[in-house]
Amino acid sequence: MRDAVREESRAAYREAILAAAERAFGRLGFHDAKMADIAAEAGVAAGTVYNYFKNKDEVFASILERGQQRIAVIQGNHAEIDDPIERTRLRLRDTFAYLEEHGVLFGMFVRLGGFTDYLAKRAVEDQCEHSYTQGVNRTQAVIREGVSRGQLRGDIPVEDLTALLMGLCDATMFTWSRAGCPPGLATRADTIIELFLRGAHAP
Amino acid sequence: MRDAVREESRAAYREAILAAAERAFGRLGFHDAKMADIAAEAGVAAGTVYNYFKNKDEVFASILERGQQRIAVIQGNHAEIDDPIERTRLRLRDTFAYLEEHGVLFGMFVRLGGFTDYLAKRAVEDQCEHSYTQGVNRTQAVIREGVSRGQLRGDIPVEDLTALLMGLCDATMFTWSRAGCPPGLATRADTIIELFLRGAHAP
Amino acid sequence: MRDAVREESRAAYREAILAAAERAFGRLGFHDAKMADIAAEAGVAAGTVYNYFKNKDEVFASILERGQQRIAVIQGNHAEIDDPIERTRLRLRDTFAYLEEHGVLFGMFVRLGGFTDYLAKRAVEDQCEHSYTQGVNRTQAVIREGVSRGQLRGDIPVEDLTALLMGLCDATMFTWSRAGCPPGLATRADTIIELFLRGAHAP
Amino acid sequence: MRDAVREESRAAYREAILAAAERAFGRLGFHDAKMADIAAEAGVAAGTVYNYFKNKDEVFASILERGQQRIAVIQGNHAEIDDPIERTRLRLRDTFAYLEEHGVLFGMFVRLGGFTDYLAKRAVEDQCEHSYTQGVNRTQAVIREGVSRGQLRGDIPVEDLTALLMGLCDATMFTWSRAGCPPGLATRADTIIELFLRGAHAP
DNA sequence: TATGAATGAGTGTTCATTCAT
DNA sequence: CATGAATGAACACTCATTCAT
Repeated sequence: MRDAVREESRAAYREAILAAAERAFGRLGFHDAKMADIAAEAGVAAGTVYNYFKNKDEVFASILERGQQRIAVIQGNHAEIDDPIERTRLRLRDTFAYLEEHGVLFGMFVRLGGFTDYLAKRAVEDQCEHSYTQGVNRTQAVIREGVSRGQLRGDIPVEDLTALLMGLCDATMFTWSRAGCPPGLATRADTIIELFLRGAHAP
Repeated sequence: MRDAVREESRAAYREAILAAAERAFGRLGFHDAKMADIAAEAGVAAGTVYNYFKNKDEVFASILERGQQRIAVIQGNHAEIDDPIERTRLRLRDTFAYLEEHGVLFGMFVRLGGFTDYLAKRAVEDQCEHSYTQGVNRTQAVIREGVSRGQLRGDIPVEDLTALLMGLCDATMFTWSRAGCPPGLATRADTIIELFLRGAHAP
Repeated sequence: MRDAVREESRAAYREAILAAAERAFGRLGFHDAKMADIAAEAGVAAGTVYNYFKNKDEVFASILERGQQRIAVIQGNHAEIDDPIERTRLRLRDTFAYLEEHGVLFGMFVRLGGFTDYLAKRAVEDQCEHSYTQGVNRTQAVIREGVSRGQLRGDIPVEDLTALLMGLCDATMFTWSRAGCPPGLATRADTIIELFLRGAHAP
Repeated sequence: MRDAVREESRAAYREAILAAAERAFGRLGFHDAKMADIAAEAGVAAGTVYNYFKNKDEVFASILERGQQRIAVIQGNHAEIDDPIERTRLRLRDTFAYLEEHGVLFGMFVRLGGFTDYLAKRAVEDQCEHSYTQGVNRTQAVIREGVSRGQLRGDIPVEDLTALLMGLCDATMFTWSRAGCPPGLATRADTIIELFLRGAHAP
């Protein structure tokens, strides 16, 4: 019983620090967010962070991991919908809604590019790759489903269609992130699906 | 005469340092690329860099400025082509070819997101904004041309079509940059145009 | 309670660093005394100094401030003595005794001349000016008192007499500082007063 | 003949650099006056300074040496005056007039205190000591002359009278230097002599 | 010999991390 | 465990000095 309380307390501290770090990293970037900033944002002392995370890199990696887990869960939503395109549209809305609350997460993900070499030695990279590959596979599966149902063009490699859809999503998020994460991201889901399906060509 | 030689030498040094910095920043990111790395990559002493640039920020800003100027020039290529879509395809190829040679440039551009607050006070941000806005305007103009010629759908706001095309480009570059800038970017230009025009919908 | 201990510890560290800096600056001068020297002299790590002072300038300014405060206190001693000349003699002895313990302080004060331009922008200069002006005013007051009591010549402007007395003090300290701050400064107070009163002229 | 011209040119360069260095050191102090400042002030390139002086310390030492030589010459003026006090008054006027033109020199001399250890290894210190000792000896000789002629008090050690006179001079120069070397120093010579002779005591 | 750019050792300062309380 | 101060390695930048032209 004592342990349970203690465990809960630990979890609360850990979560508070992660949330604070997410804000700090999102606002300042990895290098410019100091451990002191994170601790202050979380309302704890600097040393306390080290009782929950080995070092700064691990704090960063934990944020990403948490975000990817949450998004992975979202990608399992609406499994009851039969139409793959409709299912995708709904999942996209949910994903965008989540990102809108944790806007900074995507910014950090983007900036990870800069850490490719730096973080390669650490576990972060693998984790990201895994998450990214998972996303590609999930999308390819949906597109195959659409092609086999005759909803999507069969004259183009599935890989290219996958890249198109993911690219539209990435680009939308990218642009939104560059614009400072303004409200309204979730409403872009429909436009993305529409453009993905119809293209820009005049009929 | 003496001065002419000296002037030429200065230009060569400056260029060598910029090229070295582009590689170093691209490989390591802004913070992890140390001035010593840049100098070593350029084959000069650390102090020499400071004979050409006031500080690290200025080196970074100069790289971006140079890249944006080059791309702006490319965006003026093929002005003799009448068909706006064909013209865009060719410009896209040229741009991608340039980026392929200077792959890191886009990576740095992407990562700039992380510097929004940091570099806002410095001139970099303005410069980027200006460059980005210029790109948007150029693209919108081309799309309006396509709509008025009946080549592109008129039932969708020009802004959305612009976002679609730029988004496809951004996403392609983004994905390519994340993949470590492998050869072959230029060949993606045709696919982008094709998908932009036709969409993914089965006929 | 915990806080009280901590507070006391902080004060002790601060004082140890100031004393170490006083010795280092006194021995080497402002520029040649490195932060590492000061830290080593204080027996702490280099970074620790920055937990107590913003930067090197502030360490320097703090030493001066502390010295001026102590001397200002001394100038209030012996207020119960009625005879202004006798009062001044005693205060002079106390001041010299203090300087003898903190010999370097005067050296630093002298060398401040070299920082006139450099430190003008910072608060140091004002502080010194204020301290100097205070000293002039205090001395003038004493001299006026002596003149009105008929103890001092009335045929010479008070300003000149002030300059004479302060000049004798300055010169004594100056010479002593140049000689390497040997013991015995305090014993010079009586000679100064004697010469101030009688001059060198044969009777 | 060629050599003579060359020699003259060398001397002119050397003098221009010394004069520039005197201004720069006087304005900024030893450390804050950069070799580049000195060169710029002299209107030559940085490297040129090294064709005339081994290094920065030697530039500094040369200025002092030059100043001390000039003052030593002045101390030989008015040898035809019989009255030692009158002779001293005139020499003091001349010295002050010289310093007024080269105000910074004294400032540098004062600040030398800060270099005691630093410059001890180099020749500067010896040179200064020699110059200072010479000054003391000259002054003592004059005072002995005055005592033996019955012009000065015999009841006080010659050393103390020497310290008084030199101290008054030092203090006057010191105060003047701290005040930024304003015009009017030469006029203080008479006051110094008057106070030296009569003291401040009411008759 | 004048030039001015290259050099690289040296320093103030920062900050992730450790540790005594 | 929380705390917050101590630590010291690391780095951007300076500038006296050297050297090719």
